[in-house]
Amino acid sequence: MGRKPRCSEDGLNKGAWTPLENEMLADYVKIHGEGKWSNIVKETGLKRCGKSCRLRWMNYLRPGVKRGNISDDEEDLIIRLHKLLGNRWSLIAGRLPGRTDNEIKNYWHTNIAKKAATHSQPRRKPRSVDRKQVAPAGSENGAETSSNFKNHQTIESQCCTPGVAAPTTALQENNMAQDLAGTLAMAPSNTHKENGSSRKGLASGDDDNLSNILTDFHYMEDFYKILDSDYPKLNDINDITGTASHHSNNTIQVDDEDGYSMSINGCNPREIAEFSEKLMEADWTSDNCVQPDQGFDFMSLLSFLDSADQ
DNA sequence: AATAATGGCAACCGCCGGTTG
DNA sequence: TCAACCGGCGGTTGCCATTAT
Repeated sequence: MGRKPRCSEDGLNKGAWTPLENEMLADYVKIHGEGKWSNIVKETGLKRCGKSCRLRWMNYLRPGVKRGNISDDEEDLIIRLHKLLGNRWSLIAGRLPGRTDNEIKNYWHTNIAKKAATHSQPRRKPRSVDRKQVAPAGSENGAETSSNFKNHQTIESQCCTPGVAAPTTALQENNMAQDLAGTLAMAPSNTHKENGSSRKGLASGDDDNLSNILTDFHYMEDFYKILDSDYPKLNDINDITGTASHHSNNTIQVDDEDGYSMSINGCNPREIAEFSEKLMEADWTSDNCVQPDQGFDFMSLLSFLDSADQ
């Protein structure tokens, strides 16, 4: 756009942050809250550009940021989300509490992508202890343990989004992912703030059949509902073969055969139950939606979404 | 023990869309 | 309407620790 970079001004520090700089930034955010990054330089004398401050805060100083020790469950989720979303790290990170897009991106490039390149299974070996396992300043280190993450995920959901299905097999996921990636790449930008769908690096959507369908914004909004919904929930629903029970305060508890327990807060229990039933009834594992050699049947998914909405 | 190669990750860079005056 | 600014994103770089030779 022809604008000169704002972080190239003279007198601004670059490189690793010092403890003092961290403290100044943390103090500023404590008082003024997030945002207004460009004011930090003026108001605190911190010799960092606003952009750099935001990055430092988001990836390191922000309370609740988890660093290192990505669990197997988190890795599985990353893999599945990446299949679905491609290199949309911020979206993926949004489904992993406490994880940042930068960390997931780094983790992907240093671990998962390598495994994929060597045709190994996406099950990683236990990771050696991160040499930089230092809790960030101001962090309460409220990171969930791996077992907590697996055995009891409590999902605060402001809005339940019925009508979401997850594919079942790796092959199906892969096909669906490719089509979804193409779908998202062509999405109208005004329907979803976070999608950044026209960005570089997204899979290109070159499927003519899809492109016709995708001109209908209604369908696109359905997909954005999927993305806006709580992915861990969707991810788990796919695996639910056990029982569900309702509790007070709009909380639904779901236990699968392996003892996997998930509770969903803030949702209408009946909505969840009905949606789960529809998911169970829908034959997503059969070939009515995904053809190994034909790719994902977009219309089938849309039909399914419609039926679930009703 | 010294050096080279590799890995991990924090931080930078450039681009983009949204907002504002 | 438009230019400038801002926040956010994904890609890439470069530093430093670790491992291999």
